Amino acid sequence: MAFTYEFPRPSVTVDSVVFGVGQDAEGNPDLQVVLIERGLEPFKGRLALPGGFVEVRDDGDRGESIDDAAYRELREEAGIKPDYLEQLCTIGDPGRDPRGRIISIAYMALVRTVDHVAVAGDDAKAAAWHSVKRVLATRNALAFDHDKILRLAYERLRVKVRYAPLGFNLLRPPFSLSELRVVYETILMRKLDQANFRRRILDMKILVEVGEQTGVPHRAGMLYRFDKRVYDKAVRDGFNFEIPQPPEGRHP
Amino acid sequence: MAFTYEFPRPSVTVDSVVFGVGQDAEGNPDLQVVLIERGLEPFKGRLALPGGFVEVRDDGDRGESIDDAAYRELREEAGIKPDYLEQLCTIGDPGRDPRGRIISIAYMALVRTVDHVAVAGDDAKAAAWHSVKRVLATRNALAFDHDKILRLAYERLRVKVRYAPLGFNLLRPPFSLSELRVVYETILMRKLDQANFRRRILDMKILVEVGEQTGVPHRAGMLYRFDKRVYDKAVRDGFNFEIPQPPEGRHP
DNA sequence: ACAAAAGTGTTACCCCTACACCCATGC
DNA sequence: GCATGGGTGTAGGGGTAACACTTTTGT
Repeated sequence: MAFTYEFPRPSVTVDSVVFGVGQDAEGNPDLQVVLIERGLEPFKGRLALPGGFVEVRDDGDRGESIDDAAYRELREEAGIKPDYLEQLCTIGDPGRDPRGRIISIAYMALVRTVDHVAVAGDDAKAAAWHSVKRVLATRNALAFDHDKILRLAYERLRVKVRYAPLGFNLLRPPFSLSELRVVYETILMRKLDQANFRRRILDMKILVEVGEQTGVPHRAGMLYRFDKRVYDKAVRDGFNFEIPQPPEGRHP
Repeated sequence: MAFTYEFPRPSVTVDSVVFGVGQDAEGNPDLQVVLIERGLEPFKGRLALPGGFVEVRDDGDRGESIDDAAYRELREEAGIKPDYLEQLCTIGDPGRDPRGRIISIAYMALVRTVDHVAVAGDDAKAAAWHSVKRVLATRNALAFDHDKILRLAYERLRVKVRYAPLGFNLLRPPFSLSELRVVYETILMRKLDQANFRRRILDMKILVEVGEQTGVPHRAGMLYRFDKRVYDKAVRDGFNFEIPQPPEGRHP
């Protein structure tokens, strides 16, 4: 089977940066990303973002949407169903892939690591969680221009988590405010004042109480879940989600 | 000449939303967008965003980058060299284009209308400025899914102009603070307090004085230009550009 | 003189950071 | 009792929205 066109055409792929908050070797919370080990050339054996070619058909049914392609590849390559998926950017420099002209649409996805402790592809590709900090600290850790994409995704996450309710896609409800705060501290890589974080989140009135902690070696705290309905209504009424910028350069 | 592949491939296009601040029929400042009248089917005669196919080659030189394609199409279709170009999103639903599977990469561009009073394509396509408000108020004003893209672009502009120095790409230096304020008022579609806007912008220290107004029927004001060097340095030092959100729902 | 925009000053208020402090629970 | 995190209170300070006011120029 072959497909012939009047003008040359590029291949189009999707690649996804899947973030989760897990734990590092010492048990500290750690921002992590799902990477696969490439089974084929080019970059065979190297780490890369999960992804693959967008399915195109030339008949009446013309194939899947780009979002669907991202979902499908995540399922096939890493067994992941993301809770949140957002388009990041499209990269298409000639020469970014040795196989030819390949345009890649990058996505950022968020998952609850607890739901995806084991991630694994079905075609002999090993998929696993890796520390974002570690990967970003390594020069050319990833195949193709995936380092660049990861860097961009992390930057986007770090900025956007402050003004959009992304954090809730990283923990399983019900959660305590401390668990939520730890997610934010992990992403923002700085400490947040417990009392003020608490007030700020609760004042938004976008969480609903769903019970109390039990068996904890301290006063039991309230457990919550994020209510998207309430959030959307609040947004329509002019509400703006916001976690403030750190005061940073202070000399007390 | 024909090009044959093992698997079917999509066509890839770029489409650009070019914004400018011009004047409406009554001489009031008006946010405008460049649209072309399509000369070919499908949607012949309808208004559409300027754009076209990304050039791909199969030989050693594999063609242009996506950004380059956006620049080239703007030049060819509307004679425009944008001062600012930013990738918006990529749309690729099967069925969005009756000609087949076409994936489109959308861009947002900003220009100084005074530099592009006459916009015109070279291949018999009429390119012209249109009121964004008017176009958005019309159902299916544009071909394909370009209404959706325009809406997305305007939303992005409205949000981003508050936290990034985009406004300066819409007026020719030197400009007065009033001219700058009018640009912001036009995009945000609300009045800004003159005194506070002035202080806020000047406190940023990202403008440099380049003379004074002359021949104006009121006290001459200072003229400025935006200094990207100074801005970049300020950003590195932790500075954040920001035009505040309107207090909106107040009952004084 | 008048209009119109430039530019400066001021105040009252809101917010919110930083910190202190009490509460409840398991060990 | 003690450690740990949950949860509440508050004083002080910074920022700024709103508005008044003065200045300068052309007609």
